[in-house]
Amino acid sequence: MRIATYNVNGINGRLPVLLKWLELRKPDIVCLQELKSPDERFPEAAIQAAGYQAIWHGQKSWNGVAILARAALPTETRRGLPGDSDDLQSRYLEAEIGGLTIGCLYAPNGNPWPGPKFEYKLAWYKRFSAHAKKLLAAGRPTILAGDYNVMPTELDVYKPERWVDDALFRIEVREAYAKLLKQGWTDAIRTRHPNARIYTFWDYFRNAYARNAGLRIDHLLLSPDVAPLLKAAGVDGEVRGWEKTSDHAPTWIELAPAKKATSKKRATPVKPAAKKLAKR
DNA sequence: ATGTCAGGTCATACCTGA
Repeated sequence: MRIATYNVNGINGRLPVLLKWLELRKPDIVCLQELKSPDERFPEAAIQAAGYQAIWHGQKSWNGVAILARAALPTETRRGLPGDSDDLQSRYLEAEIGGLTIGCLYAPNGNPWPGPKFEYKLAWYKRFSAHAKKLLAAGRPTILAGDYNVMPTELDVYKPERWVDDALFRIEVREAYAKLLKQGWTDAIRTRHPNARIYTFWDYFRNAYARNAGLRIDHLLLSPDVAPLLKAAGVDGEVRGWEKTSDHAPTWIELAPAKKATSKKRATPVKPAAKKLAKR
């Protein structure tokens, strides 16, 4: 099972690129960010024709998130983060799909630092973390996928010293992300590739993609019961080189099918007993 | 500091956000 996150940077402007990638990789579940489209202009027919059912939370001009699933309708469980009824920005959508809880997020950019946009980013991360903690407490297999707008460590930036005062790399935001992971989430890409320089975003400026001057800011976080199912993780970097493409590349994980809870319960007490017998 | 996109408008030239 393949699950991907992709900041499309305008779903209508990038629709040919999105459809080409869906056809090429056929992911089972896709989280999209930066739709830049109001709800009524979401290209539902084209997405359906590509074999996906979708739910979306749009907004005029900016932001916007969607969840796509192949041959299954995502059951919406949440629209928007709790904790601030005045927040009108479309940055979070959550659904149940085949026993998995999928949270699709688009964290605020937060630039320029310092300023009100940066403060909004920190406040958003607090609300997001509080919600993530509740999801862990609920004990269901969960994946939080999206554009986190943070490079977690220096390994995730082509030139860290240039980014220290940028809202994507400010220590406050890196700490917020680290604190989130400490709840018990697994950063799928970094876990599968502990030492590799892997980027998910390349600026449109300064020929960044050709120079591989990139950032790793799109992440898939796995709850403790999903993490053992992780088989592979990667970035479809070549998509960033296509015509009229987003500045992000699709980022994905491959999961093994979940084992039934009943067989797991039966297996655990048997194994240690068998080992003890073998020792004696 | 520079630079490139997309969306939107007191629109065909500029503004914002990223």
